[in-house]
Amino acid sequence: MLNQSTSLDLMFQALADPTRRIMVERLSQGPASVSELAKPLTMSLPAVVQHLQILETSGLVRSEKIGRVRTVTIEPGALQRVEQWVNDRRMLWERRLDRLGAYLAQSTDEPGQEGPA
Amino acid sequence: MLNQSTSLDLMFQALADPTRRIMVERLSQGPASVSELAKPLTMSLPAVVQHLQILETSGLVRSEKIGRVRTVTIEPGALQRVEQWVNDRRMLWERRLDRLGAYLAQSTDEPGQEGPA
DNA sequence: TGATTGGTTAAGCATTCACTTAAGTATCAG
DNA sequence: CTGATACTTAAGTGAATGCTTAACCAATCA
Repeated sequence: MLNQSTSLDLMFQALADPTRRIMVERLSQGPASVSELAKPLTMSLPAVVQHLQILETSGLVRSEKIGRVRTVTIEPGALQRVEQWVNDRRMLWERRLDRLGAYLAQSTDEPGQEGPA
Repeated sequence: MLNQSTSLDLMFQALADPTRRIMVERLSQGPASVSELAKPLTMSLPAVVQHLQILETSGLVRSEKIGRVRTVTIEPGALQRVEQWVNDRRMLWERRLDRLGAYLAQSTDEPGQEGPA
């Protein structure tokens, strides 16, 4: 699929990398500077900044530079949209299972009915 | 980061692709065969099967071949783990905001206190 | 039996990704 | 002003990703 790149797309893509999830985990405990985020990681600073840019363009994170320090903050609304997408699919599936269960229970009582959608 | 590849990693990676999310959306409404999944997509069958393999090795999906038809089913537990990860981070952040709010409300009443963690 | 349907295997290719190093540019501290 | 700190920019590289086509296999059907 040739780059439809919805915002949801960018968010899932951002979260697909373990380094970036580590950053999100750190940021969920409060804002941090670029070098604070880099500290636990075993890669060069530019690499860290590249990851940060991906997180930022996905909307998962926001950042502001004051003096020479860039402070990064999580964007809870974005996380919520990801969560919502996953939840919606799971709920759909479970609703279907419920319907199916109801049908099976009912069809043993009253056989000869049509199956559910 | 040189391929730590946790299962969560594989799941996020699987969901990062729009084609695969379309498949998950379809599957959340009930099981489907490979060619049913392929129908709305504008790519070759092998490409579809490759996406399917990625979904399956991530654990998001299960499949079984009967006769010549492979039927694919969603794995709700896997979806739930993804959902949980996102939810945990968001909750952490919101708990932090609450603490901060409480501190600010209190510090205007009783100034001169220490800040929260 | 021979064609069709449904899927699989293999190989190749262009693009994107996750890094790297090297060389900057501001800001702040002494 | 001088040096250190905190990034930033640019360019390059090897590996992974998302496709493709071609050929194949194995159930089902006329």
